[in-house]
Amino acid sequence: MEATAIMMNSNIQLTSRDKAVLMKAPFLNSLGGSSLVNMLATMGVQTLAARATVFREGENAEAFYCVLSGYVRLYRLSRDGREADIRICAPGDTFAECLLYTDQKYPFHAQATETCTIAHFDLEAVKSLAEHDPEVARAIMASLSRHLLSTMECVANDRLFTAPQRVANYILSRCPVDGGPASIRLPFQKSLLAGMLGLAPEALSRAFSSLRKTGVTVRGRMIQVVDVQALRQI
Amino acid sequence: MEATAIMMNSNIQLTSRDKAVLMKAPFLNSLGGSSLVNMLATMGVQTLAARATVFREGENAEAFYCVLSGYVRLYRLSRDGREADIRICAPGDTFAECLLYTDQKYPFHAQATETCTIAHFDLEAVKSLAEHDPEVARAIMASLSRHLLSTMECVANDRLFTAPQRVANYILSRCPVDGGPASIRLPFQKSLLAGMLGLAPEALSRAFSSLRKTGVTVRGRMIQVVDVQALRQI
DNA sequence: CGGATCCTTGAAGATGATCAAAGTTAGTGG
DNA sequence: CCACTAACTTTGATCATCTTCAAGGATCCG
Repeated sequence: MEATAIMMNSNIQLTSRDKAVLMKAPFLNSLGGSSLVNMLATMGVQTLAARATVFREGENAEAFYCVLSGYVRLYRLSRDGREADIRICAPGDTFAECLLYTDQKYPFHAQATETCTIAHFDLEAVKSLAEHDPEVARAIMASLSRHLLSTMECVANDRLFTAPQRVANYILSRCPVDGGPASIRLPFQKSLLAGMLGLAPEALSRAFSSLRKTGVTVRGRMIQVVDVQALRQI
Repeated sequence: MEATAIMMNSNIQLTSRDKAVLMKAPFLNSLGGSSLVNMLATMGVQTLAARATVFREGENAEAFYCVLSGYVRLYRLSRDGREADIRICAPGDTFAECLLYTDQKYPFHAQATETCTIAHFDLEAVKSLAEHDPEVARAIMASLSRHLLSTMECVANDRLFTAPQRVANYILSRCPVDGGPASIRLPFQKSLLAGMLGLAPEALSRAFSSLRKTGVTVRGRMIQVVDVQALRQI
């Protein structure tokens, strides 16, 4: 496919796994033909070491991003140096595309939580693409809608549920089955999950132990659930 | 203007104040010519009594909305009946436009907090408008971006700041001046502000009294600030 | 003027943050 | 492959914050 050719030319470092993630990303997989080719033409790829900064709050926004491998953490700092995570971006997720039509400064920090490969798209270039290509505009609207919905869900979860309930929700959201026993593996460190749920690491740890009586066993990154239905009652 | 003509024909009940709000709404004020005419052609207007429901979580989504007068509350319910506000929509705000490209069910409840006039836009109609009209697509992207940014800000605020700090932030955001004394009037009930900040009404009340020592005086809906700069240090 | 709603205040309890220290895991280099 | 270090996680103890429940005041609107 033409798109693949362009992509490989300008970005030798893309592994085949990264390419697969990129093409399956919700933001791109609805695009085809010239829309896809044009989007990929504005794209660059970069690799980040663990804890590396993607951008800082207040910097001029020049690009939005798509995670190809690893996890990127979006967070804010308070004046006294405390951090609050806003979103954890998994492979396939885009972030900062909300700056296309608004601010010209990044409104939060973005940091690689481990070794990461991320694609960047020039904001100006995509903006003018979107003006002329309804398919691109559609993809952006879909992506923004999805993020808005999940962020509103996050507000509601923070305000309605306690720590054990939020942890249970998270486990359930990653359980492949509807009932009976299940076993999942955390894709990242527990401290990252804690931040994602708006908790201190200690609070996450205590939430896990309070879930033991509901049949949740944690060993390292493995989580075993005796009965998924029972967990839903929390 | 043509647009005004269409609007008035199909919606006799629009007051001139409502019309002004509508045309200044961020979602519409970037539109002109046929884009505006087409948008307004898909629009209807309705008046709601205090506490009336706009839609319920789980209902089929057929329209998104723009508030013309009054305030609309978006909220979620937990299984035990507790409510958590997600957003308070002021005149000029749109809501539920995030359903254009995603779910077909409303993911939260929407309720008029007082007598309200709201405009509704058919989701399907606007969706096909956006496909053909880059100006409409652009307006939708801008609106979604704005809401996503403010919702992320809300998550960060909830996680970083205490009740008095959030109240101080709110006051500062509505202060017309940068320093010295200021006086503002709440546009709605305190219980609504409490929910907006993720607090119980009692917690808001206590936050106000704890701000007294920082020069904040509250009498009914009037808030007086002795020194705006001092409030910023909270 | 009167009833309903809204707001404030008090007291008690739940929840989660913070700090400190011990225990685990994982990664590195010999 | 093992040992060792650094990073991460758990646990305990304490504290701040906010919620809940209850009751008394204030305010608003008919």
